Amino acid sequence: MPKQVTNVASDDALTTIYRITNDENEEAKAARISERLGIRAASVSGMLARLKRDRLIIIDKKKNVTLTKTGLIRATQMVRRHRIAECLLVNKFNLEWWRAYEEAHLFEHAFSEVTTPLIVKLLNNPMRSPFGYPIPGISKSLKLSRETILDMDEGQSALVERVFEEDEKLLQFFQEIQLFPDATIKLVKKTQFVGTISISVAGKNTVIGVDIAKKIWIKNIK
Amino acid sequence: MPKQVTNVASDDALTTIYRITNDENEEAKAARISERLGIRAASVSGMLARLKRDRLIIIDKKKNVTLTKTGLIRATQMVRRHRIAECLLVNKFNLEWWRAYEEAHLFEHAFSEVTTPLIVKLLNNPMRSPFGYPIPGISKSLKLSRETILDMDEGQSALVERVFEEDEKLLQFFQEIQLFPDATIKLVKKTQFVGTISISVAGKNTVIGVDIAKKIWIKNIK
DNA sequence: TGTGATTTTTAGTATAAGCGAAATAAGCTC
DNA sequence: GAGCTTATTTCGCTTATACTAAAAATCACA
Repeated sequence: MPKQVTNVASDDALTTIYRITNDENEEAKAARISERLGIRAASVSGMLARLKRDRLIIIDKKKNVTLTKTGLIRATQMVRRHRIAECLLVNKFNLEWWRAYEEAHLFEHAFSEVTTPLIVKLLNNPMRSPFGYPIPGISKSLKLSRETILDMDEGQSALVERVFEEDEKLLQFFQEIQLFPDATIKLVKKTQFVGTISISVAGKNTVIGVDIAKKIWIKNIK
Repeated sequence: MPKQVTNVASDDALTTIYRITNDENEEAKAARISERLGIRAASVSGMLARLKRDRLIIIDKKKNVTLTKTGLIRATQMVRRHRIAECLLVNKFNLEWWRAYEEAHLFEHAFSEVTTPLIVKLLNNPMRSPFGYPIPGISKSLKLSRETILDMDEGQSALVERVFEEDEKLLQFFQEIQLFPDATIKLVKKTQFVGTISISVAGKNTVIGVDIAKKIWIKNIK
C-alpha cells in the first residue's frame, strides 16, 4: 500500500469540482480545476485519471467533469466539514473573517466522524458558513441563489447572499466596505461598457469591476 | 518539487522521538520508533535517513536517535499543538477523554501560527494536557516526574501525574477505575514475583500488571 | 568468545503527487 | 476548411512514503 495517511490532494480535487459545478454552476474543466488547485494541468490530468479509476468522477465527451454518487458523497462531506470549520474558526476562535477560508482548509481534514457532530453541537447546528454558503448535511441543504449584482438594475437593492470565498485579498476588501452576507447592497450605477459598477453598502459608495460583481451573489432584489 | 502538501509522516516521527526521549526518558532506537509509528523497520530506516539528511536528527554510534536543535523545535511545536488539541477536544468539544489522543493527532496538523494562539486564548492558557503532560510553550515547560507506581512502597499514596496516552483500550480502563491525572492512588500490595500490583483509586481496589504500572507516573509520594 | 536473537540496513517494488516539455485534441475565427 | 489558440494528455523524471525479503550488523549472555 501507498502512504495512505491522508487523501488530501484527491479530496481537494473533489471539493473543487463540487464548488465549481454546484456553487458556481459552471462546467468543471481540467483547466479550471488546475487554476483553482494551483497545480499544473499535467498534474490535474493525472489526478483526474486516478479519480476516474476510483469511480469518483465521470468525464464526458466534452471533457466536463462531474461527480459520481460516491464522489458526491465524499465531496459533500468535505465541503460540510470545511464550512463547519469556518464557523468554528470565526464564531468560537474569533478568527478574522477573511482568513477563515484558508485556515478552514487545514481543519477540514482533521474532522472525523466522532468529532464533527460534537463541533456541530457546539455551534448549535449552523446552516450557513460565514461567507453565506449553505452547510450540506443530513437534511437537504438550502438552495443557492444564482443571481449576482450583475442581475440588478440601477436603483435596486438586494441582500448579499454569499460571496466568493477563495481570495483573501478580495475578502479583505469586502470586509473594508462591510460587504458581508445579509448586508443590503444597492446598485447605484451600471457602467458595463467601462467594466465597472457602482454599488452602495453600509451607506458608502464603491466602484467595483464586473468580474468582482460576478462574485457577489444576491437575493431579494427590490 | 514533491507533493509538499503535508509533512505528516516526518512530523510524526519527530514527535515520536520527542516522546520517547523526553517524556519517557528512554533511548529512541529505530525498533522502538517502528512500533510506535506502526510502520516497518525498513520504512523507519528510510525515514531516519531523510530526517538525518535534513539535519533534524542525529544518530549516534549506538544507533540512538536524538533531535537536533531544529528537530527539537519542530517536534516541540507539534507536541505543543497536539496537547492543545487534546485540551480543546476534551474541554470545549466534550470529546470522551480516552479518545483525545488519537483525535488530537488529526487536529495537530491543522493548527497554524494564526489559529494556535487563538485557541490557546480560548482555553485560557492551559499548562497540562488531559493526560497530565505539560504543554511546551514559550516559557520553559513544567518538569516531568520520572517516578511511576513501581517506585511506591506498600501502603504509600501519591498523586497521578500523567498516564501513557497512546493506547485507547488502556485509557478506557483508566477511565473505568477513574484513574486520571491528579487522582490519589494508593499502593495496596506489590506482588512483583507474579507480575501484578494492587492499587486503590477512588475507593476501589484494582490489580494491574507491572507493565501497566510503568505507564502511570506519580508525584508527591507519602 | 561464540552463537542465536534482535536490529538495522539494503535492494527492489509500488503508489500518490508533482513538474516540465512536447505531442495531441478541441474550439474558434476568418 | 485552414490556421490559431487553448486545453488535455503523454512522456520522462523526481520525491516521499510504504512494503517485502534478505543481508549485515549488533547485542546478550552463556
